[in-house]
Amino acid sequence: MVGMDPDEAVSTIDDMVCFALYAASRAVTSAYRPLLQALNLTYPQYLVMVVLWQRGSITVKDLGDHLQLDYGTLTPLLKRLEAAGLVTRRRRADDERSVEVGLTDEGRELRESTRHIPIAIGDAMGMPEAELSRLRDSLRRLTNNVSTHGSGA
Amino acid sequence: MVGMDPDEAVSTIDDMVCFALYAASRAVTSAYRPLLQALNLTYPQYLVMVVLWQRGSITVKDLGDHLQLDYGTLTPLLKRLEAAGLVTRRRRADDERSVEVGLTDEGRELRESTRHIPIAIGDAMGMPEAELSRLRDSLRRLTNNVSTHGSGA
DNA sequence: CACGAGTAACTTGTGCACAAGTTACTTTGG
DNA sequence: CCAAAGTAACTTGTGCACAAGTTACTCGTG
Repeated sequence: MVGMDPDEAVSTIDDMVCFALYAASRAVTSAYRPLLQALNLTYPQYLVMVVLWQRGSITVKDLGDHLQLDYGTLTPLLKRLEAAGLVTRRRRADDERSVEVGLTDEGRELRESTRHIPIAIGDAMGMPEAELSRLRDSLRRLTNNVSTHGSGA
Repeated sequence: MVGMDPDEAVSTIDDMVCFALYAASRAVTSAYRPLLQALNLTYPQYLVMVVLWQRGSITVKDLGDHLQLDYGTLTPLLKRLEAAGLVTRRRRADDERSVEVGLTDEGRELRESTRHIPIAIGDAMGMPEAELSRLRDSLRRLTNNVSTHGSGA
């Protein structure tokens, strides 16, 4: 390892962890796409719905903290979900700065149509539960490390 | 595990491998951003440059196969790199359908300014070499599984 | 109360990603 | 040779991501 040919120090693109991550993320999103398209959802929209199905309602700020997405991404995305009749958006009475996002009946009902998705995806991933668990832990640690090290977000 | 509360079957967003992947990918890209910004490159542009530094020149098609990106992404990206004076684009003489992407002198020289980046990123990731290697292997297998299973791409 | 700091949300602009449709060139089979 | 199939690249349109700037509201301090 030490003293490699300088031309190989960076190795090929296929040896870069960052590329493996970038490619895997897009590949998994692609696997979701046909399943979600049937429900007229994109992958980020699905993530928002998952949070809402769990929590019932949440401010845009808290949603951004959970998904690590900013307002520039969430505001238009939530407007599209609202236009699709799945969520509601209204200012909180006790703090007019905050917008509370909630589910419509249609949004709540949509959950039933997604029950098969985690199974289908887990199947497509084709990896034992233990390895997926290890992978998830590594990814979480990686995310924590680079985001605290980086710009101190 | 078996027989969980149905409300918890999907678990929270934080338990989803796909979300860990999505968040990690964006976090790592964010770690690259300040380093690449100094060179006026985005992360996908940097990946293209890495391939070119390795191979010298390559057709858009082959570049797309390596990075798993389509023309809709690459064509405008390559035009921006060309406008920045880093790459050249010209039709191949032996097959006028193909466009060969090559490096300008400036593009070749830029490589020296990126030597510190892999070290800085490896540092920020803060994980032992062995774990990164295991992670990369899992990610590659995952990518292969979901892309062959999925739509048979 | 007033005012300055802080905060939540929105807007604008740039650059990916990707689907779907188009154009130009090459190859194959009659 | 020529038509049909195939291929490489481009274009258009939609939806993220994210930086930077703006607006509106809240809170703390004097």
